[in-house]
Amino acid sequence: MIDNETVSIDRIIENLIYLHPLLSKSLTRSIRSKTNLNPGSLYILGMLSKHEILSMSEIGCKLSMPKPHVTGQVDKLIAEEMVERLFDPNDRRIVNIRMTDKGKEDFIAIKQEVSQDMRERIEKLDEHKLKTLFDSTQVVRDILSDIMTDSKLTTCAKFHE
Amino acid sequence: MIDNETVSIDRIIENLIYLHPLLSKSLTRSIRSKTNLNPGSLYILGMLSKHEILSMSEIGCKLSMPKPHVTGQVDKLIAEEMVERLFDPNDRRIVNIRMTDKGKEDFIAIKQEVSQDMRERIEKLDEHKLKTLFDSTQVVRDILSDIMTDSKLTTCAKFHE
DNA sequence: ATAAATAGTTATACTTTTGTAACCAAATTC
DNA sequence: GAATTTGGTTACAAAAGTATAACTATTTAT
Repeated sequence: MIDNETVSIDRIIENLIYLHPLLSKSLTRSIRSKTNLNPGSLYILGMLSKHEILSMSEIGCKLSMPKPHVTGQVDKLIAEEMVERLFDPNDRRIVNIRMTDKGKEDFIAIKQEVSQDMRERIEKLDEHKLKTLFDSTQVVRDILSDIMTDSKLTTCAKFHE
Repeated sequence: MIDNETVSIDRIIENLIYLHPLLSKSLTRSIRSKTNLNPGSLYILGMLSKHEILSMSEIGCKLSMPKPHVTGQVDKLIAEEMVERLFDPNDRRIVNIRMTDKGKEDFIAIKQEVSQDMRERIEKLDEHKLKTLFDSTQVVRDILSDIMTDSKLTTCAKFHE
């Protein structure tokens, strides 16, 4: 009772399961050795550099990160003056987070640092593979970003577009 | 002094940094809630299902996992009778790991379980996006798998093909 | 034959992340 | 206007991953 579609999905899942530790290890290791940030706070920066402004809940939702953890990671980023809290005048419970100018600069430098090792490997690819890799990461990112926002948490439902 | 190639690499890195937590959270959460395995041991299974037989060092190398951690994770998999130790007659120091038949069956079931949530989301994609996602994950997997095996660890050098 | 290197295990301490529960303040509902 | 819900924080326990060093057994090198 397995049709082509199901098989395809299985392969996608398998690819993602295989892919994950590859990214995980190469990224998180250099995050720790080369920055004073946790991996978690770097992911928050990544989200903020795409979405500009996010509330605490939205961050937790988009990264499937428990709320208390978001608080802790954002605290660290604030201590580094990389993000700032913006209080929402319409709903004073909501804490919006935005990167500071310093944060944006730092993030560029950090990405450079963190990815140094990966960069050296990618640089060795020929033009065609490089293009293919670029296109493919873009597709995977866009599609997963679209479907993976966690809707299982009821508190996340409202953030779905 | 930034040429097109460099820009492209930056975007690739950015995509991967963005991608990582998306995978991480959706996979690791359900691994824990739906299986009695750690994420780490599942990654080992993923590697073994591709490479058939790997020594302890090769596993640590391919997953950039510290050796003591590999030992612990493999111990758990052995306790579950999902993998077995094979002692190398040519070099009795080497411990080779291979999935058992039970392990292969279980792994299929576990992948099914673990990815249930992701699967439901992917299923909603139209035929074209599904195909694109499949192709792209395949490309990213193949290329990263190729370049990401950790060559920084001297002990890993010999496992490079 | 002895010394050095390698593969793996054990032990331990530490960091990061996850999960819960209790809590406050603000908003909403009735 | 009292009760409930929501957004966020605090505090704490537990799980998972990482780092390091010490150790055994085996192989390689000299």
